[in-house]
Amino acid sequence: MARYNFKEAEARWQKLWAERGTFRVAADQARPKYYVLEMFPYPSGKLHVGHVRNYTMGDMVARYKRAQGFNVLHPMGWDAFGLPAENAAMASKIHPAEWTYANIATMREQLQRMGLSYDWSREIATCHPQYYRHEQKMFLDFLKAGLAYRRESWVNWDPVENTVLANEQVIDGRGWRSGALVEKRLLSQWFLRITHYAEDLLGSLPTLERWPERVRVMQENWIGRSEGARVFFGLAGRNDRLEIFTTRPDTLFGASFCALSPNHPLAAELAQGNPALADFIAECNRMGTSEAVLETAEKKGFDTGVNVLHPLMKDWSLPLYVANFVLMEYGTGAIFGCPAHDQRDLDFARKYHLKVRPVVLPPGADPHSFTVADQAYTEDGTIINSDFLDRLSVAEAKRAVVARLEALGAGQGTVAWRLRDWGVSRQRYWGCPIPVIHCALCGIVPVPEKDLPVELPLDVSFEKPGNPLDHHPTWKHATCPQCGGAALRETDTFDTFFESSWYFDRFCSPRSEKPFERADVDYWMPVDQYIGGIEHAVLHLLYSRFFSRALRDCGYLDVKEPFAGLFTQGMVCHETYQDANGQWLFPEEIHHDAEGRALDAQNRPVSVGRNEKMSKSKKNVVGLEAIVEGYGADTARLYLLSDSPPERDLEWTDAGIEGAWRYVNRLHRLVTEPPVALAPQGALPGELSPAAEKTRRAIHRTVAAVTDHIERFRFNSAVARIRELTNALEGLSDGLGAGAVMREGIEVAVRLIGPMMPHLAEELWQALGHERFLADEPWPAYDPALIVEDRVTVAVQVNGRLRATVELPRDADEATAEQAALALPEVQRAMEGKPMRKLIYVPHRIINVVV
RNA sequence: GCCCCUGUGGCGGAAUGGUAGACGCGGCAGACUCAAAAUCUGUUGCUCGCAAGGGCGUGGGGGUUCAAGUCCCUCCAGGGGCACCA
Repeated sequence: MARYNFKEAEARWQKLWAERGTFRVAADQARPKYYVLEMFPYPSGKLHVGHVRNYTMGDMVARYKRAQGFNVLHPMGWDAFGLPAENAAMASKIHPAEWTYANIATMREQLQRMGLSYDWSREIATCHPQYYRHEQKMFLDFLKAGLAYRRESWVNWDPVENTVLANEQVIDGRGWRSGALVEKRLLSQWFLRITHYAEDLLGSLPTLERWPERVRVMQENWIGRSEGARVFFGLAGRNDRLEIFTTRPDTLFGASFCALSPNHPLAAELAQGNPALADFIAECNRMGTSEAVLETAEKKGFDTGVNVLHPLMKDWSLPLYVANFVLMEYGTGAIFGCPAHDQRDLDFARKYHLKVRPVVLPPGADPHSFTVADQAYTEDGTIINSDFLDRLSVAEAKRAVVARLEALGAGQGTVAWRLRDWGVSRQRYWGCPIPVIHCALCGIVPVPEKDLPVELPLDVSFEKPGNPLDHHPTWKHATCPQCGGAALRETDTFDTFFESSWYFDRFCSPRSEKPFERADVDYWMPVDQYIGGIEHAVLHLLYSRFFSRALRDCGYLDVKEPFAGLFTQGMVCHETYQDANGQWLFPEEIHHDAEGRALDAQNRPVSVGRNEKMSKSKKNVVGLEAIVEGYGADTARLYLLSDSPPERDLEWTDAGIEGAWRYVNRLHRLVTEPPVALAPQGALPGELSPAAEKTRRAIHRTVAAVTDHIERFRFNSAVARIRELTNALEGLSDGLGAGAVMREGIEVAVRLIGPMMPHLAEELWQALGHERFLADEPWPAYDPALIVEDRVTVAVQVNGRLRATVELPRDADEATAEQAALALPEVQRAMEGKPMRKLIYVPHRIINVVV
């Protein structure tokens, strides 16, 4: 028996697809388009099987849609700017560009060996000046449109590395690499005004019908719309006033204090004459902003000695604190505290011995005896102790108090957002330079468009900590485009999420001198099916939605929502292994003894940890090369698609890949050595034996079921249906019409498996005598008449318990069904001689005899 | 604390409110083989029974229904997201 030579076959078909340009596409108004995109990878080194699951799913969809007649755009590229390249430069003295391009070459080769149907002529790398020059232009347009601006902001500053860290890069208050205590620092940073679109980004979420619900919910929470009020408190002894934000204006009569953020301008002003306050503020700023720090930090306040005046009650004044838990970035950076109805305010009030005055009475509680001890009451109720609000509900009181505040000029109803503008400045080298020049005379001057791109210099040194662009001897020295005097370039670069916010547009016309050709984007966008990890539920997916809106407002395109359909796939996991010293071991360093215990190379016992996402640090990765060498790309693809539902995590096991490998060979054998001699191509099935007839129906049912499963992203179920079909074909023996049915069944199986195992499918398609590539064949159709059975097996229940089954004509009426059911001995026995009270008959499904 | 998801054989998982466990992995028995691997055939939820045939079964408890893995309430467990957001 000739085994399937996957190595030879996979290489050959990959070459043929490439030579014929099978997957090269161009916009074609006459044909319906379909844009399939997988989130492009960061070129970190090598691919492991976890990466490939994502691409296999995309390829599945792309090839399926192609067979359905769509003009399919399926591109691939590289999210090529980023910090790991700089770390490699520092560790191995290799230039980030060299490191990045070498990784791209390796990973492209790996992807090509998977037989993915990409249009490689559209490949892009975001670190290339031909790519990033366009986003420099976009940035200048954003500046003009007021969508980009520069302001001072508080950031996480690593004093050893001399750079800003993202919140994610601060672990337990320390820099993730340096281990230094992170400080808060006020720095001038560039921001993109994503908050300008907050309302629309939130309001459009319901239109994203083909997005997972939970991603929409996460974005909704992230944008965080809160209705409330701004309220103005007078400042005793001063002419100005304090503006606070609250969602509970109904509890204004329960106020005990007001509190400022340590970063509030008024706090800074008061600190000037108050060294103790200045010390307190400095202490607050030394604290990191990471979650872990916040969790353990004690709520602290500092009484400024200033009193604020209640806006609704004459002669009622409250103490003004500076408190470490009040955020400058949310609302107005100042709050009023109502301890009875807010837990945090209550804790604060107890600590500083402030009044706790209930103003919301829980339903059924006694107004004379109700008090708040250590649990704030935050539910609905009836307003008390609140002057004109008494006896109103919370909702009514909110409306009434806002109306009164507005009438008095002491406040107004407003909406607060959790969403903050996107800080895009990074003190890094390997990123897109921000195209502005700082002139001592003219201030900030945009680089003129004719001078774009501002290219990254390649001759940089990583010897000194901090940003190499800053240390470069010449690069940052420029002439001011306005006055012609000496000036300095901006040495910060963009956050790398900038690049990934529009790459899907660039794929539409990747070689254009413009960011993209309008006609191409109009044709291809939006992405019909986007596939990627849930980890981007907010970041990348929200930034891209923002970018599309910003580009639209700057006249670049018309698309508002870039991704019409989104699928978030599960991760690939593997067991973890640690030796006695706690060192992680690679799966290939492990073997098992007769009792199934895991041992290392020296036969020492190894502790087996839980299944986790494949990651380099825990070494629980399965390299792609070994799998493709040992089993072939198709086997890996089949396993990745068949073992778990796509949205769920998949556990990689040796037994699993072995099982897929067995099926590859089994299918190859079925086609090359069928149990029944195949009828010639195109022979119509004539008269059929009952077995052949039954098989033929199964073939058509399989086409219907597999098509439906693929449409619904049920790839594991689609594979199961195909296996069922080939099982049936293996069992078909010679008989009237068997050869014709065998050919039909085998050809259908090969065509259905095409998007999953494209090399094997092409190979078998050719072996079946076809000249055309399977990749160019349409998706199989089924005969609706053949998927309906003449006779159906119906379950028969007595009192809801299954007792027997009975075969009935498809359209049997209730009387026939009743007669057949009652004739069954199992039914008679179960009825125990009692008379039938009722009969439920659901045609094709069930008969339930109720006694 | 709030929100979301998940819970089905030894394992991954199927199942428009209508025959629970498709398909696969693993196990067991057999065929082939000098032997093994590979391959093939049969079998495989638990349980009582020689058998025929029963009983029990989708995390626990309750409910709706002729009928519940599926719908409702409640509890438990695991996973994820959000959180000094006023």
